[in-house]
Amino acid sequence: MAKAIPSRSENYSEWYNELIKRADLAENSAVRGCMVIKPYGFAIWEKMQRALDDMFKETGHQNAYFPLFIPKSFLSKEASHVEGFAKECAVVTHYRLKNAEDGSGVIVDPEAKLEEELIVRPTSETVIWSTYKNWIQSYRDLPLLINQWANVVRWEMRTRIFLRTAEFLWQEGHTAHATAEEAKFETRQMLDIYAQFAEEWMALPVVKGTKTANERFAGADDTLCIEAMMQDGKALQAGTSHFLGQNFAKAFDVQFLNKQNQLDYVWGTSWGVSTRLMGALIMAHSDDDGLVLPPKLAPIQVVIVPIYRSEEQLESLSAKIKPLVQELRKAGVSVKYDDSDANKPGWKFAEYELRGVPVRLAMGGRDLENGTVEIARRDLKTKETVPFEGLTEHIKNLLDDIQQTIYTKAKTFRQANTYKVDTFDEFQVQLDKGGFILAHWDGTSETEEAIKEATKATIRCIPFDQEAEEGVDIFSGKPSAGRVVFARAY
RNA sequence: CGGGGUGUAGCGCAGCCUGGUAGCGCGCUACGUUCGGGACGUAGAGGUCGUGGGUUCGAAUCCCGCCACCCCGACCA
Repeated sequence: MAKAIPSRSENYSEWYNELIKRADLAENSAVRGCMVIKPYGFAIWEKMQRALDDMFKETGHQNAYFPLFIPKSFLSKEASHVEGFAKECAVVTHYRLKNAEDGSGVIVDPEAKLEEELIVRPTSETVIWSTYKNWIQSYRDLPLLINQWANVVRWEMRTRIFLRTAEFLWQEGHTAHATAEEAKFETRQMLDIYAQFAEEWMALPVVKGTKTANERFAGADDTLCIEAMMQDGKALQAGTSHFLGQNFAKAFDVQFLNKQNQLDYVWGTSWGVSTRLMGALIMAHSDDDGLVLPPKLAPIQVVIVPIYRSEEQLESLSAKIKPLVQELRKAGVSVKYDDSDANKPGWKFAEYELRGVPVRLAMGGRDLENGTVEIARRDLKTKETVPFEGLTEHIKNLLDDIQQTIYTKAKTFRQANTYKVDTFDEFQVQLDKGGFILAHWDGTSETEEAIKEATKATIRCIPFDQEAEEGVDIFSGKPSAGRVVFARAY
């Protein structure tokens, strides 16, 4: 018999790791720092992909695919970009193996050294902008709105499943525009889409804002982000959208003739979310009994468990349940009817709770007589017995309610763990309790660095909804025009 | 890259100190009884003990090298 997973209060990160394993989402692979995403976990990712992809398409973007490998020279064309990524790149140096002469196995053939090393993409700005140079000549070629679903590699020192793996899956949008205004609009539009996705699909409230210069993407003029709060009070950057200015256009010489017949550099954006969102989803909602999934992303929204003593009883239950399954599917609800006799009902209950299935129906002899069914919701762990008639409508409403309830719960939690703080002492005390801290900052990188050094807290963002408020920096005592969001982060 | 730890059945572990025919729980297979919150019985299957060398009559156990992974730091989405 499987035991309970470690509790969140006991050991949050062990709870997280164990939950991923037990809910069958993913596991560590034979390759250092790289995960295997298992079918159940991948099904969630596919739902995320679908929703996001639809949103990208609705806003005029098209998908394309660019190479996994990037010539080393490309990476160095944008100075701050190479500086940001150089320390974590996987490099391909050879193209052939051969049998070792001593028979000990295969070795890299020293004869097969590449003229120019290839970098496994940590992100694709460089290879994409080198391509855009050929695609863009006139303002009529703009805007160019491209997205790519891909894997990337960043050779991280320490990895954690979904949150930080050496290889991860993501989408990266790369757009080119005729004017700065247009590019800035795009940057903001895509951030808003991420926020909408997080809130409506993941039931995850996010703070939208701007990164400070320190936290900005390597090669961007401006980085916008959404920040979410996990149940341990730490912040998690859930998505970023960058205004690239003309940096990459200049680095890769991407120019166009504008309407005034003048040659100008193209304005760019890039934006991405990754399988890290899986980590956010898990940490934001789940509890000590297992995963809690928002219905909109749950691979199985409703599971039906028959309770029977004999084959005949199972048959009469199935006779009622199978049409219900069809009806629910027709209504767009994903249903699993678990009539396998491999496990007892109690085992199934626990298993589907672990996997975060939002709604569970149980039907046995009693229900057969009464024309009822037991319906349980995962988020609140409540059960009720309802009439079998009109179930589809009831379930659809219930799924909507669960989606909303999970969101509200997360939002209430965030509000309860967000504090305004005005002194550095108070700041340090509050920080150890976890949560977001709204505090004044003098706007300098030096102060930000000093606070990070002293407390490990970073400025998550300068929120868009920042109120104008005169104050003094909690650390330096210098004047400040508004509060920013500080937190310890993943 | 620094500090700590672990490699024994699919998974989780014991055995190692004190060398002598490799064990437990879960899972798996078959059959039967069970089935409204993680069932039980009976019978089975499954391991070159991470790897290379050394000591020894004999090594999972002692010695040396190597490799891998995990945790804690520095780095990061």
